[in-house]
Amino acid sequence: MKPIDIFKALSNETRLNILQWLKEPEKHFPKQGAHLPKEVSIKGGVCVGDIQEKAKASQSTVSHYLSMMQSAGLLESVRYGQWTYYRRNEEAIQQIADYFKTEI
Amino acid sequence: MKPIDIFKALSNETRLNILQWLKEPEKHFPKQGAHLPKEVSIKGGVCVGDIQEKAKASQSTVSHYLSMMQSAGLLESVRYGQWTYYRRNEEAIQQIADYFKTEI
DNA sequence: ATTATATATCGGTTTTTTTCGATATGTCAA
DNA sequence: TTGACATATCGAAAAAAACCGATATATAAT
Repeated sequence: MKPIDIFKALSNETRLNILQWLKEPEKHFPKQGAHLPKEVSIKGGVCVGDIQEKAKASQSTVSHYLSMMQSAGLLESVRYGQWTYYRRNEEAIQQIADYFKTEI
Repeated sequence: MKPIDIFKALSNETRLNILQWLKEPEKHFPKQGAHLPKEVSIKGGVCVGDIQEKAKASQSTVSHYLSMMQSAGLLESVRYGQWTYYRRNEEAIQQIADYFKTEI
């Protein structure tokens, strides 16, 4: 765990929003999973395009944000066909919260 | 509480170090309180010069760091004579940790 | 009053981050 | 296999942050 990378990832409003939207994907991304056959349900995952639309930033920027958040450990991704689904890495986030509580 | 400012303040190694050093001031700043008459003990506070020496950055940089961390709510300061003592704002840090656990 | 010391602020340079459009890559559908 | 779409990566411009030395301010000591 690299706290500095994590805090950097969190110090941008759009990225922070994305992380929080992904706490309740159905609520914030009503179209969620439209592409997916039910049997491959990517629980809690949302594709880049849907996130981009809501974030109102360019495709390349959002793609970059997401991979930055993934490198930091906040998100994980699954590719299904031409789509990449991102979801929160709850285990890592939990660890970070614990780190915050005990080490900060 | 402005989470983005807090995360920005935390996304720098020196600033993160300072915050952690201040968890145990006596341990990390042996000279601590040398200037102070005992009756004005600034519990847990360390003066800018001592922090600067340990942080190995310029005086202006450290001063800037400290005021940035104070604006974010992580630190509080007390001036005693020509010295400014900084210490952790434990209450605020606790709130931030809770915010992290519930909102992030 | 003058000098010394601690900290804050100013002004500017360097480095990093943000952000985009263009392009590359990978996948699906016809 | 060609064309359409989703995402990733590249390269660059603009904005922000890092960081310093110089200077200002405030207090203390002589």
